[in-house]
Amino acid sequence: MKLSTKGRYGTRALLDVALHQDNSPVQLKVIAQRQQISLHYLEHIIAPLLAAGLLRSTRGAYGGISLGKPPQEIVLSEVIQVLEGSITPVECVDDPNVCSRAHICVTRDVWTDVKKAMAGVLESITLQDLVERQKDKQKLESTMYYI
Amino acid sequence: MKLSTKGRYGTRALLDVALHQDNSPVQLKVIAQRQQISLHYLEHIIAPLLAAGLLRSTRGAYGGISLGKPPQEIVLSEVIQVLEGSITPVECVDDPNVCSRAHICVTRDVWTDVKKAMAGVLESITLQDLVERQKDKQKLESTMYYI
DNA sequence: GACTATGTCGATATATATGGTCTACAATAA
DNA sequence: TTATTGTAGACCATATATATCGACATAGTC
Repeated sequence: MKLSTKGRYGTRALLDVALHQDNSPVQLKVIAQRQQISLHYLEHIIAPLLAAGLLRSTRGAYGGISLGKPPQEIVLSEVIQVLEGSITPVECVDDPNVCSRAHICVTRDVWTDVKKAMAGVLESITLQDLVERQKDKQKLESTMYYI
Repeated sequence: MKLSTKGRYGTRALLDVALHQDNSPVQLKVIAQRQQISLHYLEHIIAPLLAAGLLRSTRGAYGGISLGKPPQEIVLSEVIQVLEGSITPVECVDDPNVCSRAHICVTRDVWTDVKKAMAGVLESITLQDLVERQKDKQKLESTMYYI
């Protein structure tokens, strides 16, 4: 039940872009440095986010990537969906046909509830929420140093 | 974010035992057949459940396995914990020391919420609940055939 | 138009996890 | 003592995760 690095790095990359884009795109190289992710690996993680329209890219000098839509409209459930595939813990929850006993299986009902619980959390959080939380945390952090 | 066959098969095996033990243990071979799991593979899945005390084994002729405690006391969160390890989607949720930025990381807060949501579901369901649900389903199923 | 900065894409490599088989062995009931 | 059952652990094939590298496409700048 682990999230792979794709989901983790990808979410962090999106948040990085959201925090640092001021009318100009953010370079992959810079994100990689700031988030301590290998540049080449980051490219592979960015690709599906571009394809899904969550990010936009600009090639050439002074290029980079920027958000594909406003951070209020980027919901975490979609991010995870794009990077990890369906959030379901077990295939049969999405498609009963993969198992002949699906219609009478009570463990399937449990996995369905688990999926709903996870989806509920991820659907309730947008990138904008993360941006605000991050700013709050950094403010608190800098205050702490003065104590 | 997928559950491996260990978690799935193990849960089904436990339910199978709960449904079929009547004062006598259930043979691994029989569970394997009924649940369509390879016997040898099932042995590997049973082992940690025995070690955790969720199952008890009896060797020799007419041996088999039986529940290690009453089904009302077997909570699914423990089953999954034993079979899959911690339910956390990301290591840093359980142990902040694995990442130096854990204290200021907002994505970590998200994964923490996700873990809580999953745990909430799994902690609320016991093996006894599954037994009852299964019996209800089968009753409904047999009724359906008469319509 | 040449040059440079930057993202894109595909091939490849390595490590780890998954899912499973097989054999030898230990315990116990009949 | 023998047949029956679970136990333990070595072994293996495949898939997936986690990268790395190099060649290429595109877009600014001079």
